[in-house]
Amino acid sequence: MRRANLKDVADRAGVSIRTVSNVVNTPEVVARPTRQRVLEAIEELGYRPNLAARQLRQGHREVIGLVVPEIDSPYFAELAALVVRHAERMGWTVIVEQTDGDATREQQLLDGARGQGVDGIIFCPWAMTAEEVSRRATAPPVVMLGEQPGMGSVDRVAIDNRGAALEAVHHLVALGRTRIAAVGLQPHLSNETARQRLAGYRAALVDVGLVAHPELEVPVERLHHADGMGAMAGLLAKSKPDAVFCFTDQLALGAIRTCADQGVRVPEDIAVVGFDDIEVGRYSVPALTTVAPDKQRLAELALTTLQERMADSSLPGRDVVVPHLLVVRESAPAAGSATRPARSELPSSTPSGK
Amino acid sequence: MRRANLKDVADRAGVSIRTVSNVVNTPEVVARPTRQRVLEAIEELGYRPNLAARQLRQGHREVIGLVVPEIDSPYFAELAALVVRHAERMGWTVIVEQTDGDATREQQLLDGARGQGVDGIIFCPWAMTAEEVSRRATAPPVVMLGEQPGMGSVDRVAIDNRGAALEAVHHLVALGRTRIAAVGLQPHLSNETARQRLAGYRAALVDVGLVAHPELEVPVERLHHADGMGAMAGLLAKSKPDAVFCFTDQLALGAIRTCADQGVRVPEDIAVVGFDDIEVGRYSVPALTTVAPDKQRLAELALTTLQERMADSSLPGRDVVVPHLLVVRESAPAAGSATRPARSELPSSTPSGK
DNA sequence: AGGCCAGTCTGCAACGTTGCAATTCCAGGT
DNA sequence: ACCTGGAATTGCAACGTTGCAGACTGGCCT
Repeated sequence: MRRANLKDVADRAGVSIRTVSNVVNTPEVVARPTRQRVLEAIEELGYRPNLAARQLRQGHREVIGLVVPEIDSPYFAELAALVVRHAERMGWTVIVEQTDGDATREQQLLDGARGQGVDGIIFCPWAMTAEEVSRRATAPPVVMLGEQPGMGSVDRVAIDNRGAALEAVHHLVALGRTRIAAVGLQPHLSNETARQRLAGYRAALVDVGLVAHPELEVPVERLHHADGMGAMAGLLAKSKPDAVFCFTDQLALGAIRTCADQGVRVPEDIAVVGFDDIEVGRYSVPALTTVAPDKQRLAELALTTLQERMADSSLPGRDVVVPHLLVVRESAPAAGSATRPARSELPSSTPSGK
Repeated sequence: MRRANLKDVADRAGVSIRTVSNVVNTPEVVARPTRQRVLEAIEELGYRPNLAARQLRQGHREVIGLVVPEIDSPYFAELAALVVRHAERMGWTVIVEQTDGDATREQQLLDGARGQGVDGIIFCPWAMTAEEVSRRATAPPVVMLGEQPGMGSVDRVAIDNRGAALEAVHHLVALGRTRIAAVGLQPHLSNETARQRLAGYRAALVDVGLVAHPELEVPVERLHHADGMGAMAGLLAKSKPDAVFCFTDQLALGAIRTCADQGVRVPEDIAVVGFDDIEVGRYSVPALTTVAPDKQRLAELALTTLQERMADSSLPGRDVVVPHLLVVRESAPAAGSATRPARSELPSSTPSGK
């Protein structure tokens, strides 16, 4: 049983192929009785337009690619869910591709070695910079998601990573912490996002007159729990921080796990702030204080920006900034809240006394 | 600058269109020098075959659909990552669709209202039963992932949910627990998976001569952290269990969170076992004891089964069973162990991991 | 010399759709 | 009766590819 095509429907309804096509695409130009007859025939035969033929004729597919490092990281999974949901509303289908944060794979996928045929790409880079992306050969339009403003003529949608990191660190300072570590730099990647967060961290320290200790800036290989565990183990052994700012929630949860193993209390001994506001962080013990990007908006704006770019490729590259929020939970509670910071035991500060 | 097509390459290489096509598809029938010349032309022009045209001609796309309830649930995210990775090796591209566990949407997506044009579908059902799927009109071949054996002529790939649940409960019994609750039935859905796990739970109780208390079987609306929190709150208030078997890790983490809020110790006061072995459960505090399906194998077998089905649609429906493993961690430690197992045993969990 | 075969290469047609331009039809104005 | 104009419908061509059948070589066998 072959799938019905326009010809089959046309024969059944006693009209020409072209009229059926019109009913499907521009119903208003077809007289009501004819249209009715054709619609019935479509219904009876279960006709569905052949997307391949349509694409061949019109040159586009209504399919976009979502290129992420790894779809199983909660942050990207949550983002993907929103992108897929919203894309559907816009009549688009989403193909998911994983780069593992590998520069070569990122390059390949962008050049359409595989997802080829997609009308546009939403790209979450780890290795490539905006310049590299904008320099690349002609290919479907790209919107970079999570990348920071800068030069290059690509569209970018992201939160203010530097500002958000600054806020996070200020929050830790407000808790009376002075030895604040940063976990998550990735010197082996040109991960611009991590760089921005580090910049925010450093700027915050300068703001409040704290000295940056190199041993408190901990690089990691990847951004997973295990890396967070390792980083925290190193910090506990050598640098004795009283707070840790992790560049992702997964790092933060790993760090907290190490604290639990070693009997270090969070937040009393060490306060921890994460980044991304992944779902599990809301339910972990202790619940994670974190920077929450407005993911809904992130997905939505990435898609509409892509749509505008697809409509007019001559547009200048735009930088769209999406709001974020520091969500204060247990791992770094509000200053003056019930949980006393470790510092309170030192003679110099006695919050319990006030 | 138009995209190069076969004609362009043919002109450049001084051969016919057909020969170029042969170089691309069946290089062995083209004489070496000609082939060389054509390959150069392809390189110079950056030619890539037009997939739409190819699909139109050959009738298939090398695209499969992955239909899941929600891609942002860690379990499905991890599964998706593996499916995408493995599909790529098989030359397939993956389209992700979300059903939210809604029966109507599941039906629609299977009938190809949208993902239309996919060559096959890997389907993780929540609402539809295998019979309903096998009854549905002609459409691309489907493999059900996670669904239990039974009647219907669909291919199914899953672990032995009933057996796994049985093991989990036996483990709790071995810890000396007698008031063991089950959290995760979904009476409003025909969620066969939940039904199987419940069956395993009940069977285990019978095995050891414990009585099933209806108030210990807690239904939930969805399978998220919040539902786990609510379920545990209800249990603590009314039923005083000494162990809880949750049908997903997310439920378990929510349950543990509620315990933490109410000062109930896990596992001392209440032992908790989850299901799915999601990444975060390995690093949570306490680390989660859970049933670990071999996700790697699950993804792999789903794809090869689909491939075989696509090759021969007359095959009888197959039931593929994938191994699982009860991973014992802190939330329900080994019987007779110290309250908490040695930390070094924790992250080792992926059954396939070596 | 004629015939044949294997190795290469080519032309035609078709997949199902839609842009474009042409055609038909009919009502209404002259 | 004839013309005009708009609405409704239609036919042709093309998108880029591949299946199929055929055509052209040159060498080798009888």
